[in-house]
Amino acid sequence: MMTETGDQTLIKRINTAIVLEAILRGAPLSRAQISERTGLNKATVSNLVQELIDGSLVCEIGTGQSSGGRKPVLLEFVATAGHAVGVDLGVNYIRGVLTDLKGAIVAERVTALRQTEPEPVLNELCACVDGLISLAPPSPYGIVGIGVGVPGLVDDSGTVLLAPNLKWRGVPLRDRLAERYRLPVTIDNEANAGALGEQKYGAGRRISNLVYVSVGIGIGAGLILQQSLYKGASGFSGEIGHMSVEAFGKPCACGNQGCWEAYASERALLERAKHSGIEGVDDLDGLLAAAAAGREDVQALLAQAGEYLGIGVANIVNAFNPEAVIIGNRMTRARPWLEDSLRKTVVRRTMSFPLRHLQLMFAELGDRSAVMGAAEMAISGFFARLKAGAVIPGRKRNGQ
Amino acid sequence: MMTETGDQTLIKRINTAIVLEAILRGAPLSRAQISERTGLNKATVSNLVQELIDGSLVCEIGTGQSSGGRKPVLLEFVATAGHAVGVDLGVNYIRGVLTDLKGAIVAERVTALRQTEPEPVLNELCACVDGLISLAPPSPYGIVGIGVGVPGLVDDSGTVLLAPNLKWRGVPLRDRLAERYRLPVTIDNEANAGALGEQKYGAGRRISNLVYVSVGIGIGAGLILQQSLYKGASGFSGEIGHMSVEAFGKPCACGNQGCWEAYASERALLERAKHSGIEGVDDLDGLLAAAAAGREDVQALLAQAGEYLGIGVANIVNAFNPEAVIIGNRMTRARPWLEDSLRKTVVRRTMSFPLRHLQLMFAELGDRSAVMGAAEMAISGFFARLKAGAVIPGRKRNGQ
DNA sequence: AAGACTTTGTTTATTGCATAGACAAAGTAA
DNA sequence: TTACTTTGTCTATGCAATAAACAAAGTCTT
Repeated sequence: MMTETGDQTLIKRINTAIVLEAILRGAPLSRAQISERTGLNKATVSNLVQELIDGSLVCEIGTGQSSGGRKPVLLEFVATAGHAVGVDLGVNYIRGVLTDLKGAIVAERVTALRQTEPEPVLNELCACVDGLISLAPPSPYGIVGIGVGVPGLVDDSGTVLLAPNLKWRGVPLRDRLAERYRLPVTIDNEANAGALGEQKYGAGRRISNLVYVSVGIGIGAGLILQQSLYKGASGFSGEIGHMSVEAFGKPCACGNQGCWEAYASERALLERAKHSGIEGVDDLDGLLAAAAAGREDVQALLAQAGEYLGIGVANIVNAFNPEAVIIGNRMTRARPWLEDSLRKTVVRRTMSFPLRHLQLMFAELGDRSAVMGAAEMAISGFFARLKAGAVIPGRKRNGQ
Repeated sequence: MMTETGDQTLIKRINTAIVLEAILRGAPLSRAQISERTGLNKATVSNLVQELIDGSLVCEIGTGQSSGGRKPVLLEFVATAGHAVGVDLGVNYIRGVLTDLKGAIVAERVTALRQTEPEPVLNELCACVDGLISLAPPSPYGIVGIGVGVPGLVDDSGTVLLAPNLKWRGVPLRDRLAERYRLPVTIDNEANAGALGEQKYGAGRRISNLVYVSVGIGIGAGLILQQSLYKGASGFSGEIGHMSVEAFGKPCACGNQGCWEAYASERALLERAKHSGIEGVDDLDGLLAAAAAGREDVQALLAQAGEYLGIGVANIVNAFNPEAVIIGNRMTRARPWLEDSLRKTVVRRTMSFPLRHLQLMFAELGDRSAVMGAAEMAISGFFARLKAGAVIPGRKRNGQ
């Protein structure tokens, strides 16, 4: 079996993580406060803090107010001890960010994609990453990793098994990037990345069970259950766009019939607009402009999309009983015209008990949900490595 | 925050758990073998084993074959160091089991229920539990707990919030039983109990991500994700019977339309039989007898139920990507007539990647899935307490 | 301004646990 | 009988957390 056994180093790693966690969430904190909050002995905290300082992860930022005795020395996490690169690989764009270890954006790059074949896309992607890395200021840990969100199915070796809208099949993205950059690389589905981004930096902060529904050309979902991303047995969970909501409805390329995304996605919306003979609107932007201009037929169409969206959301709520459902990706732009019918449908179709504590929200990070989640994958990987191997003090590396 | 901090007792608890786990799954094992498998030092294993022996949880069962040196002393878990009570509270029956700590059934009791009001049901339930407890042989830890599965929604205080078929609302079942028996009591949904039962003792042994679909009068699901029961934000996950599979289908009492259970449950099946003018079959047993007798109209009806079942199962697979889906509860009796159409539908409607590793199975424990899961809740509670508080050596208590 | 508290953070002695390695016990093979 | 193996215990050591003492740096009262 060889599960990790308990020994002294394990204790130390656990307690170091506890101290670091306390600092991360408690902002400026003194050693005494950490001791009190965590229950660790003052001496223990002092020791561990010293090692974190030696490891450049924590620094003293001066003294605080006295409460009747010696002034406390305040500690702060060194957000710029390293940087992370996050990439959102879209169907017709690449968005990349360089962030510090707290997820603050240091630099951003957006490129339009004109072709979808793997090689040219990879070249663009690397150009984006190169540019971001070159902007990274020197830091003790340098670039700690690269995270990428892609519009398709990814297995746990970081290979893109299938990305229909890019027409990719079996592209070993992680290996390619890892080989080129010699850095830890994490690849995941765009919806999973979006879920992570919103959970860490957006509408879902501190929520332990949430479903992020990415409504774009298709529909996907990222599931955060019990604090962590649930990826299913083989990494393909969340293909919720292909849940039947009309048992014998429209046939879908996936083999199923009446798939949710055939009714509630951007593509479905556009098809319906075409079918209804609504003219002069061949993309989402056109449709939204028309709605904004007061065209009632378009508004009705959007409201209907809201209802279909609500049907699937209700299914999700009944099945998962999450604390929050967050609607993200392109269709959020239609929020003003679909939110009302969406909410009404969800309320009507969801069982009363799971509904009671449900928050139905829209992505707070807008079109940055996925890219922030991608960066977060790199950051959390760094912290996981810290926890696994303890702090390596006195590192000095360049941002390059 | 006050997360559990790392200290010496934590190490010891972790390692004790590792040793116990190794013995539990490795059957007869010597100290040397445990040391090798777990990576713990021989001396450490010796110490911990000695404490487990003092705590009556492990015993030496003689020597094994020599492999060229001193004979090993084989160790075994003492399954009868305590006993657990599991109860499956059905709509018209109560089934109870007394098991040892390995889940082996020591005694069983089944009672028919003629009424559903809380008080009489509670009396029957207690009579059942009393009877089982009186049959427990004396043991070091006595009765370690009581687990109960109920056909309804349960909150985390063990109150039955809503059990439509029993017409219960707000019955504080756990408190009532805990007060009477002064024992740890766990209450959960019947589907959750069934999922646990099958995962631990049935078709889903050792599978870390599985969905147990309880198809009875209604449909519920128990979700085991990443090794543990997922109960949602407020304990109401798995109400998957009320997932819409026909967006604008039959209205349901829950407020939704086209709920899965309105098409694929036992109740739906019987209604359809009635509607189709099929006579002389007013319950499931009658229907199955007719199918067995070769009535083709009834067989077609069952095949149709299999298809509807498959539609929902495909939705589950697309959303959760589990390693296994296990069909349980009453409708499993119709397996011979619905399995074929069920499997075909699932294969056709599920995306190819999640399908690849999917096992679609029927409950192996038959009508004991839930009761075994209930017992398992009590047993795992006992082990959790052991891990939390280490072994208390030299206990002597009576089964009473 | 002096003395009496208070709070912070470090130092010291102690304790508990795992570990490596030595060792005794109990076996096999030749 | 002798040499080698394997099992399980014993011993000395090291590491990490802890309580308690302590030094440092404050505040507050009179």
